Amino acid sequence: MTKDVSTERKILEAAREVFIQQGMAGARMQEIADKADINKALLHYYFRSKDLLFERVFMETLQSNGPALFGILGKEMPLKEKLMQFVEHYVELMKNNPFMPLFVINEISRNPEKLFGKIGSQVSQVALGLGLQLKAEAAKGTIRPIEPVDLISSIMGLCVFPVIAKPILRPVFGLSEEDYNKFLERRKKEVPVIIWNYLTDKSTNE
Amino acid sequence: MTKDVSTERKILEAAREVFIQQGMAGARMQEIADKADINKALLHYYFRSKDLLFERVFMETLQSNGPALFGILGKEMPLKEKLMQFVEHYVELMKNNPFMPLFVINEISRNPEKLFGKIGSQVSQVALGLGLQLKAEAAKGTIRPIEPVDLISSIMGLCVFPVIAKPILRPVFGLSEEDYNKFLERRKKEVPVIIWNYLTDKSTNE
DNA sequence: GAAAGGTTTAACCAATTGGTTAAATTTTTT
DNA sequence: AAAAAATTTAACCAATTGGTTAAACCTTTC
Repeated sequence: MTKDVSTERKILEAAREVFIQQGMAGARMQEIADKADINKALLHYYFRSKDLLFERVFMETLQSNGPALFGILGKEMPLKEKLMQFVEHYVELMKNNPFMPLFVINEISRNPEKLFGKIGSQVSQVALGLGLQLKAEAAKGTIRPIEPVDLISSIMGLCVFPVIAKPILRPVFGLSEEDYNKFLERRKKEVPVIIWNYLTDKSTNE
Repeated sequence: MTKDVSTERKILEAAREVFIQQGMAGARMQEIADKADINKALLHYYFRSKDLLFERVFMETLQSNGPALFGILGKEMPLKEKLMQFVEHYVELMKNNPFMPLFVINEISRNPEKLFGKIGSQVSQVALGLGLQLKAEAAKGTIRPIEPVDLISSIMGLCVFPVIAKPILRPVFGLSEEDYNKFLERRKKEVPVIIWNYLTDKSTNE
């Protein structure tokens, strides 16, 4: 009989937890082994080095979430619809993996080259497509002209900040855990409103 | 004659650079000593331990920027004016210290308790004042009703994300360093527009 | 039941790193 | 010039940590 859960999987899950909470520098191989309920020797038997293990975990993290999320932006769909779906998915994703955004940003900052070869090109493709749609809509006059970077940065900033700054926001604004969750839920509705208002604003059009 | 620059200051500047770029875990005392142009023994002679040195640098970082920045929100001033001044200062601050926001977020995440006693209460005070102003304006009907957390998170998210995600945004959107700087400058005008549109939007008022 | 592969145990190694120490040297103060 | 304080040198220590090794022990496969 094969093991209920493959040891490799067990290791990867454990490593993911530890890496995400401690970062590459702070993570300890021993802690990963403990959390996976095996010993260090076996850990190295499966993944020769910390670097290899990290590489694997990091790429899995990106690949298991990136395509689905940015896929939304690539679909044939009205802008407003895209916007709402993207935000809904994005906020929900981060609610379930609160340490992920900081982890991803940190590790990409630490080693920017690694990114592009793997998933960067796909995302660039999506960005290109989105750019065309934005131009077309602007030409029709349904939205103001805007660069893709500006739009994406705004959306992601509005979604990401409440999650990565949770340890600051909660004490400063005196939010209970429940208050904070309500706040996050609110974002799902509010972010699209903010963005859509901005996109369709006439007052600052040229 | 006293030294041109006090050794303590030299150490703190060096430490600040190293800590901000490598984080507490990644920083090396030797590197700090080298950058300060002294030796490790003297480094420990001035600051007994890495923890003490870090504590000092971290608090200086917060205290030298926080009050001025959040002070703007506490002033007696029309909302729109506050908004514009805050964004202008905030983006400029981050342009000159690009590693700061990630550093602050990371270290507060690592040790949330430390924050509140030192600067948290001041910021809370400001938040309270801002809350009153928002309520008053909403009562007058000049803006939609909104919670302080929602507003602050939105503003900061819009300003911070372009900076912390620079290593992602640049390759993905194929921005040159110059393109990126233009993008950042653009934020100073655009963020207030985004927020003000949102605050004065009638379509989703209740 | 033998062979192969997965897993544990436990000791060990080398490198890194925070921190110490003591003596010598230089600079500043008095 | 003497005393005090700042700084260097260089060796050293102890703890942590990534990684290895070899033998034994299970478990699966054939």
